[in-house]
This record gives sequence, structure tokens and C-alpha cells, in this order.
Amino acid sequence: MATFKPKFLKPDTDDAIADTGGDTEPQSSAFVFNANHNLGLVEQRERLPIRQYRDQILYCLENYQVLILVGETGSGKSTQVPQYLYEFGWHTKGMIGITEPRRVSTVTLANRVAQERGELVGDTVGYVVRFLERMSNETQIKFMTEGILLRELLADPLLTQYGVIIVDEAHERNMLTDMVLGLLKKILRKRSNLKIIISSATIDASFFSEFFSWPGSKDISVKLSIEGRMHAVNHYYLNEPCADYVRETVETVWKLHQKEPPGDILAFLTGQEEVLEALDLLREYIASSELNNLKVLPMYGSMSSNDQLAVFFTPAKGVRKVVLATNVAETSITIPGIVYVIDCGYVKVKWYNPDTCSDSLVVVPVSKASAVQRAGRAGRMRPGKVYSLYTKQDYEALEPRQPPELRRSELCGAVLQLKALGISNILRFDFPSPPPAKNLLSALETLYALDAIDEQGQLTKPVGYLLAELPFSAMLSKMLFVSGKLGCAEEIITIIAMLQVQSVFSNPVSAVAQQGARIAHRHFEVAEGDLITLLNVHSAFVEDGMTKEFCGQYYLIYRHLKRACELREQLLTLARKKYGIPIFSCKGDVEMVCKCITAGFFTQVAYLHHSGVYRQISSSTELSVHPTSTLYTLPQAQYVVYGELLQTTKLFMNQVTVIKKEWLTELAPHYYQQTTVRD
DNA sequence: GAGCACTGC
Repeated sequence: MATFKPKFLKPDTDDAIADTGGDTEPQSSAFVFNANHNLGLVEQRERLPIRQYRDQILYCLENYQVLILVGETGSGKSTQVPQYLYEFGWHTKGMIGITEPRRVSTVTLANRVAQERGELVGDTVGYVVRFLERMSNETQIKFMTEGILLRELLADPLLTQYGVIIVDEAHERNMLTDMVLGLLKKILRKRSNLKIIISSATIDASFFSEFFSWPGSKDISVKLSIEGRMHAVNHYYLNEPCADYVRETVETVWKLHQKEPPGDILAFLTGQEEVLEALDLLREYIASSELNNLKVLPMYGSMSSNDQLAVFFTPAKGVRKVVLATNVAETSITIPGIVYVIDCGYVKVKWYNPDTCSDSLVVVPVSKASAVQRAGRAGRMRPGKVYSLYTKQDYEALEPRQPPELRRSELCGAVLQLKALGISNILRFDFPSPPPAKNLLSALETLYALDAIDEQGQLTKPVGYLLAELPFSAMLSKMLFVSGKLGCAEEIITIIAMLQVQSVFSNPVSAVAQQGARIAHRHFEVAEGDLITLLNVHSAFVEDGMTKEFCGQYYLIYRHLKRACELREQLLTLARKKYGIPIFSCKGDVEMVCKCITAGFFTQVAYLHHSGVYRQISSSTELSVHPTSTLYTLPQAQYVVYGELLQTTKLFMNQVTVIKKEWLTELAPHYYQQTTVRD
């Protein structure tokens, strides 16, 4: 392991830290706590790589307003930096706040830090995530998700209760990360006593230091690079590009299995279809050979919890485990025992198209950052190997990072949030990476149609402010607002809660089970469409006592359904107590529920053209019902609204509900004059 | 006839 002498770097000396490791060896690291697990917590802390940088970190914070802390995960920065600040007395100037992109890491980190301090979480160290809060008057170190900080900004625009804010994992550049960064920059100008620490992967460091500087001012930011710790990882590239990376993945697994010493394999592919294809191919290889010591497992998001669990088990002695995974294994799930990684070099991303107001699912080359992240999944336990299914030249040509989410997403929610924070001219807001103006304008148009903003772009009262405060999309919020007036808020809240979670319908691995799932799901389907079907799933789940057995029987994903129920409870309380929305049930009046749905989705209508194909009412673009929709197999209705448009092989409508034409002029007369509605 | 992954009092 190279020893690295820390140096202070000003923003104009970018090049000095360009590379901290060999470029063939990605610098992710082992989860360092394991190495010292026999030691006491104090000794473990002392041994962390970040320990030797403590004084530099404190010095930087004394002298600069923004510290960009560069280093891979595993250096211990998320757990140690807050404690160094606390031990040095920074908490006397206001709380030390740490934002995290995910709930799980927020809670885990807070627990870990409290444990290291020999306290219970909720004393000096606390956390806040949606639904869960461990805080007290003593709390000085506060972990939270980015969304929580954004909510707090509504009540306290200058974040006066904080002395330091640490933005962890800033290199992920989620939509919320970018909004937080833009807002923090604004606050910095007004509060010279607020300090910011941006925790980032190497590749993005100079981007952040450029963002946190403004012309004519003295340097406000400084960079500090932290060396992580890892086992050696050998990296292999192809000599020639390959034509079919699924087949290449399978062949690589096979060769590796025959030649390499024991150790499990993780292969990254782009989607479920590829995972299942590779699974079939690999099983053919196994069937036609003598080798039976290879256990192949798929891993993707819509698998049931039970199927997913399989990848965490240690295989029998002498058996090698191969996990064929989508991007779930890149960030959200860590599979133990991985020594070999195979990276196909591609990723599937969602991309918003403001012209059709649709999302596209496109397969694109991974970014360098992603490739490094994937490679880092090897070498966590012991020295590992990475096989990239592209050439070294192709690697060099990769983009440094994926375009940030904010540049490729629908922006209604972001615009509402910023408006509520008093930023009237969104087009001039200082985004870390400004989104396309077209996306912003499209969001403004939608918000105007929903009556959330007026002609001047000001939030309306009460609708605009309500939509900005509710924690889900503008259209769903509008739906809830109307449902309060029409007396079916209970049903709409259930539907909204079900739409907030990932699909509750599980997608089994085997063909037989897939058939079983289709039949089971039919149990809930109704002619009105997907949202009423979700309502049915929820009632059936609750009536049955919310059991895992019920989910198993009907091929539903328990963890998603359970979360939907939690959300529903929270939304009911929130709607009733905070927003005064009358909560009534329409007791089976399905038409009333469909009307409310229309009141939210009225800008997204399709009518059945005489050619037998649906068309967008506003643009005549041809639309199709998505094959996963309830309505796919039913006779086509004349008019439907949809919640989502997805461009893959065609433009597909998702979350489809059958409506009556008259409802449009009744519920959105400002948007639909009678004459514009076609027969 | 087709489904990357997260997330918000």
C-alpha cells in the first residue's frame, strides 16, 4: 500500500491530486472495520486511514468555508469526520449535520458513531429519516437523508441551527444532492459562519471546487485527499471489443471457473432480460459438462425477497457462487465473498424527454466512476480480479461520470420545492449542472395546468403551496387535493402510497413460476385499470392480515407492500392533521375514485383512434398500453389517462385508468374546452 | 408482449 503524504491544495492546483493510485487498479477499498474486528472500538478508530488526516481536516475547516474531502468509501470519513468535529468543539457553533442519499446508510452510520462513542443513538448522535427519528435535546451530531434537510430548509431557510453541514456521497449527484448543493451555495454567501464539507469520490473533486467558488472572491474552498485501504485488484481488459456481452459474460465466467482458484464471481449486466438469458446459457454449459460445482444465481430488483436472499448464502465447500446482477449490486446490495467481478460495460438509465413528456429506458456505456465502483466490489475480502468486457482504449474514452439525475429527469417536484423556498426565477438558479431549459419549461407548463403556479410563475394559494409541501409528485398531490373535496381521500391515499413503492408484483425467475404469477395477479385485476387494481391488492393484503404467506401465494413482494402500508398510515395522518384534507371513503364508488385520478392526470390523456391505436390527445403521438398493464389484455376503452410514459420499443403508457370524456371538461375546464376533445 | 436503481415528515 502506497503511503501518501497529505498536502493542502487550493482550488487552482487541481492537477496535483489527479491520480492517487495506478489507473489499472481502481481505488475502492475493503470495509476496514473487519480487518480490526478483534480490537476495541477505540483502537479500531485509531487505525483507520483517515486518522492521520484529522488535524489537516480541522485546520482546513478553520481557514476555509468549504472543504472538499476526496476519498473512496472505506477510509472511514463518514463515521470519523463528524466525531473529529465534535471532539474539537465545532458543535458549540451549531449542530453538525450529515446528509446521506439513502435511509439505510443514514441509520447505520448514526448507530455506528453512537456505538463508537459508547452511547445510545439519540443522545449526542441522532438521525432523522422519513418515519424514523432518534433525536433529543442533547443531539449535536445529526445524520439525515437529503430530503429531510430540504424539508428543514422550508422552515429555516438559512439552516441557523447548524454550524457545519457534511454532504456525504456527493459524487452520486442524485436530484436531491444537486438541489442541496445549489441551496447551500446560496446560504454560504449569507452565513459566513457556516462550514460545508463535501465528501466526494476522486473523479468529481475539481468539479465541486469550481462550483464552490465565485469570481472576484478569495478562495473559499479547499481540497483534501484521503487515502483509502483495499486489497490489490488486478484489472483485465479485452484485446478486441466483443459483439455480444451477454455471451462474453457467460464465457468469461466459464473460463474463470476452470482456471482460477476458489472465490465467488459477480457479473454486472444491464437488465432482467439479460440476467435471465445469461442464466440459461450458463446452465446449458453446466449441463453439458462434468462440472457441477458452480452455483448460478440471478439478482435484480423485482425478484421476491426470498429469491434475492439466495445470493447471501455461502455456497457449500468446493462450490463456486456466480451472481448475475443488474445495478442493484452496484450501490444498494453488497454481496459477501466476491473475489472476481465481470463488468459488461453498460448500464440502463432512465432519461426524460421533454418533447413527449416521457421517460426513455436506454442502455448506455457506463461512466468511469461506475466502472470503478463495480470493480471495487472485488477485493473487499482479499486480493481480487476484475474482467472488463471492453478494451483499455474504450475505458479511456468513457465519460468521467453519468450525467447527474437532475439533467435527465422530469422537474415538476424540483421546481415546486425551489419556488416554495422563495426562488422565483428557476431558470437563473445556480444548479451544480443546470438542467436543459426545455425540461424546466415543460415543468412550468405542467405546474400551470395543475393550477400550482399563476401566469407570473408564483405559487398559488392554497394549491401551489400544498403541492410543494406534500412529499410526492405534483399530479398525485393534486389528485389528493381534489379527492378531499369529492369524498374519497382514503382510497386516493392508498393508491398514492402504492405508487410510491417499487412494483408490488413479483417477477419470478422460472418460467413455471412466471405463469403462476400471471394467474395469481389476475385475481386483483379490474376493467377500470391499474390504479384500481393496486387498490384491490392493498385491501386484499390488509384483509388477510398483511402476511408474508399471502404475498407468497399471490406472487407479491412483501417488503414493498409493507412499506406502502407504512406510507399510507403516515399520509393519512399528514393529510388530516397538517393539511386539513377531509378523509372519507367513497365506499366502493369506483367512478368517484377514477374521477379523482383524472383530476391529477388530466394532462396525460389518450384516446382510441379509429386505427385501433391510442393517441396522445395533445399531440396525436401514437401510444400503446404497456404489456404489464391490467388493460393490456382487456377490450380497449375510448379514453384513458396514464401516470407515466415509457419509451422502449414503443411509447408505452403505464398506470393506465379508464375515464369518461366528459370528466375532462368537468374537472379541468381551463385546460379542455369542449371543442378540443375529440370523439 | 416487456419490466436500471434510488428516494421525500
